[in-house]
Amino acid sequence: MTKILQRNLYREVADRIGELIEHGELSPGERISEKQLCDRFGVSRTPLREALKVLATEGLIELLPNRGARVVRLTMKNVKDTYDLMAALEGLSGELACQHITDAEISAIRKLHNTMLEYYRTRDLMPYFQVNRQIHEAILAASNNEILQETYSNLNQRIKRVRYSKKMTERYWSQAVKDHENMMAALEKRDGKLLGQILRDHLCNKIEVATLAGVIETEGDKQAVSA
Amino acid sequence: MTKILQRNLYREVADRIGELIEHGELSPGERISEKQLCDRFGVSRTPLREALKVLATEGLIELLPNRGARVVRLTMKNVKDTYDLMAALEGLSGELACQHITDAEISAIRKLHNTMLEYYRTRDLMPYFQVNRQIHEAILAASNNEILQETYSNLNQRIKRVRYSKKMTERYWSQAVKDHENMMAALEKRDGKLLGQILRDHLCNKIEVATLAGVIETEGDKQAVSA
DNA sequence: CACGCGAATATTGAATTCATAATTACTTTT
DNA sequence: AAAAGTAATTATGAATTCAATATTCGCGTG
Repeated sequence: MTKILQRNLYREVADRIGELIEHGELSPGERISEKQLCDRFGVSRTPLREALKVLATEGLIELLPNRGARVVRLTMKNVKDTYDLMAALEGLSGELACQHITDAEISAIRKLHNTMLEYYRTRDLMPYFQVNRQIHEAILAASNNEILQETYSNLNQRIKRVRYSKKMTERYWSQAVKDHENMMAALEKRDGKLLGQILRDHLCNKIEVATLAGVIETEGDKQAVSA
Repeated sequence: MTKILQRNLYREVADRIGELIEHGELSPGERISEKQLCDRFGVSRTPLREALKVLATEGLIELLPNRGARVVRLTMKNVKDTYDLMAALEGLSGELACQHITDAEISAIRKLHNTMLEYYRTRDLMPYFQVNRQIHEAILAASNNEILQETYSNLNQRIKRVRYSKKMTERYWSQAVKDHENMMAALEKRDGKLLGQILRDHLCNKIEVATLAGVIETEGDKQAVSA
């Protein structure tokens, strides 16, 4: 059931540019020089420009007519709005997952859950995040709704670059773990309404927004653009 | 606050092709000939191919490597999944709208609502749909979440071509109107939770799905593609 | 007559070229 | 010397050209 991934040059280039943005090698607001990237990737302008257009529709960059491309500048509101949306999508994924999920899938998630608890016990932040992420992805996958997954993935792409730079206060963290306990319970009861509600309210989102204040648009003001 | 709409050639072409798909002048599964469209629009292949790439990322067409483009074939599941998603987004829009909406905006929606009731009384289907749509769009706009609106709009694009061909049974219709009464009440109380819930459950979505059975993929099998 | 092979044709993928708009540098004027 | 206007340069937008991959058609063979 794995999709045939088409490897067009433009798609390759788009992904590479996406990585550059994610890793901060292209700063928000920074002008993207076509020639420079052509040299870097060793391709002509045609596939590169196609990639830019695709990235623009994906919301990672913006195209100014006759004036080139710029990495989208994430504002606080921007990110918050995206989180609100993603929370709603996760809520839906929970509801749907309960309708479709198999016992095997549930026990796989239970295993992840237990692993995560262990990382919480030892306060091992990075692996905790990793497994946490896997749990949410597993639920999303169990929703059996491709367009939902696709949409979620796109939104995640947009904010990736600011998403993995957060700190956890003990208080928030313990609450997040409690949320996950409730999630597991709801999932094992296949109570979609409840799981959806928990996921929508899951404070992971709110935490992240709260701790983002410092990350957004303070660096990389090389090319200030008055909106 | 109106955005500067950039009129690049590729964007223009993409919109035009989108219209062709919406109006059924390009059938689902039908192969899209680059040359043919170039002649039709009077542009060279460069902007046309850029447009195709954009439309592919927007989910309207699919690109087969070295084998051209095809209009995406909407399956029943496909459409149902999209409706599920849109319902969730509308739910969110309701919650957010209640937080931000002004009295003026509410009374504007109230006006639309009353107009709609009038069309219901006279069983005037098309104008009813029109105003109905305006109401939902007004709530969406009041959500004050651009990415939400953008995402919703994209999903709507994908299923537009099958969306406006539905019949209303009296029973469904009266229920839909009742839903709208409850929506107005929740909105005027600014009860976000409630409005969100109503919008998520609003049977408009379910009706549409139910009545779509006949529309999906029965015609236009000119170029059957075995998935 | 069906099937398979191979040349001819057409179509897509990508690079190059040409045209046009924006930016920069320079000159001129006040 | 500062500002404005103009020429030179650079970058973007779009068409054309070249290359590689499919598709079609005709032929021969079983």
